[in-house]
Amino acid sequence: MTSLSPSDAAQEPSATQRAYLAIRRMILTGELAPGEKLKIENLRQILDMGGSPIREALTLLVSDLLVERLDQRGFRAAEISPQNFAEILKLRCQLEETALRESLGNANPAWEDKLVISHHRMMREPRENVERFEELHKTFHMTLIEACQSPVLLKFCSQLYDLNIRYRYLAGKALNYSSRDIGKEHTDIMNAAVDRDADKACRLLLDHYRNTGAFLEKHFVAEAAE
Amino acid sequence: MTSLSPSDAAQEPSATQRAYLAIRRMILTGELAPGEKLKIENLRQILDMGGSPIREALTLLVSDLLVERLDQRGFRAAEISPQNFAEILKLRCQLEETALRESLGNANPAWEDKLVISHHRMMREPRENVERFEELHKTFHMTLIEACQSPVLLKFCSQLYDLNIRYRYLAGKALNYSSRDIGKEHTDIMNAAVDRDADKACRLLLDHYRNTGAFLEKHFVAEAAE
DNA sequence: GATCTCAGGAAAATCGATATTATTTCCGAA
DNA sequence: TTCGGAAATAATATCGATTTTCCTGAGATC
Repeated sequence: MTSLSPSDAAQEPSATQRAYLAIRRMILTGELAPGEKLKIENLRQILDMGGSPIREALTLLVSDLLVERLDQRGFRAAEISPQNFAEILKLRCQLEETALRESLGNANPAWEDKLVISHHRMMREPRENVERFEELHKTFHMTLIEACQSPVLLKFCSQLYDLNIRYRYLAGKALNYSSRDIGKEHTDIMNAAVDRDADKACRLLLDHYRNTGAFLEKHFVAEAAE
Repeated sequence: MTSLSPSDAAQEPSATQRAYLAIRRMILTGELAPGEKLKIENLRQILDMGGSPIREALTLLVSDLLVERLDQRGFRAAEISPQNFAEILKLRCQLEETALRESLGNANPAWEDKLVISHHRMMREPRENVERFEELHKTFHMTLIEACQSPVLLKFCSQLYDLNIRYRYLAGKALNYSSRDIGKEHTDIMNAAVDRDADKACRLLLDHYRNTGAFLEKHFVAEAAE
């Protein structure tokens, strides 16, 4: 090991990684619309790099279910549908309940500290910084289940989280959760987790998801009727 | 639509697809050992194609959890471990139970026909044709849960199936199931499914998986002690 | 008038070469 | 002898160009 400057983890990310994160962000936020054709040439110009990293990034996104590959006709952003949304919500509830129970079973002080910190950071972040907030929000939810000792399960949960958040972005600014206190919901979940009260934590977590789900679904119906 | 020759689905697959299937097969069967470095140049020569399709295939396999990507040091076949094996078994049992119950709930005559056919084909295939048999075996198990109306869940189950079968191949020819009648187990599962008896079908299916799991685990322990 | 066929153009897939980045080897100094 | 470091080597990551494939629309045929 040679130079240990204060921020040594700050090594230049690969082009593939940059492309992956950029395209993923664009799909999640809706900047690239569902079903939209993703032309290599376009993305090349936007991201200013060769075709290979773009293709590789798109290939990665295919297995995240955010991009669909059409035989030899390139890629497109994955389609959305009420069925798909319902499916994701359902699977998420089932998998996260499992993960949360196991996580609480294996919980240790280091994990607890990490959870409290992630909660704190999320609560402090102004909701206006939407993307930054969503990042911290995901970190909080993933930390909750992180101690479950099952990397594959965590991977599935992470994927499902992203698929779900995409619908939240797409529902868009119209969203107003005025009738709910999201902050309190998170705090209650954290407290139940810290108390190692698995039943309560699961109940709160699933309500949290299902309420948001019902909210979004209502939004879709309203939109479809316009 | 133009020419509908008897075998019209026989269009030339893309290089990427060929590479994907070939490398996947080599990893599943153990031809490429766990942890082994996967050098682009080697694979290029074996598969006789350029580097791009190889990279793309490897990228696809990363998200199947069959290949690991190391920062900027290329790819290697995923490692194996008893923990990983146990995790896969556990997740598989949970997800397939869910899927099977929903599948039986949505079952219709067309699905039932398909199930019977897939069972028949599997039973007819000589066990000597290992790879062909395994293909039919997977088809049978996937058909069981296919009516569950949840593409994401099916994808997860398919991935977990492949991860599991890899361990079966690795345990290798040493396997002898003499104390069990695998054929009968499959037939019983199918019959319970045809009867729409979800409880029974799930019980039999999970026993089927867990028995095989216990068998393999025993094998690993024996191997580690050598 | 409708369908079919065949260019022409656009895009994707793939290749070969180059630039980057890790790893190994070898040499000199402590 | 051992440690460190610099050059040599090997492999990856990326690019630009070529080949292949698909899509479009104009003209011909039924």
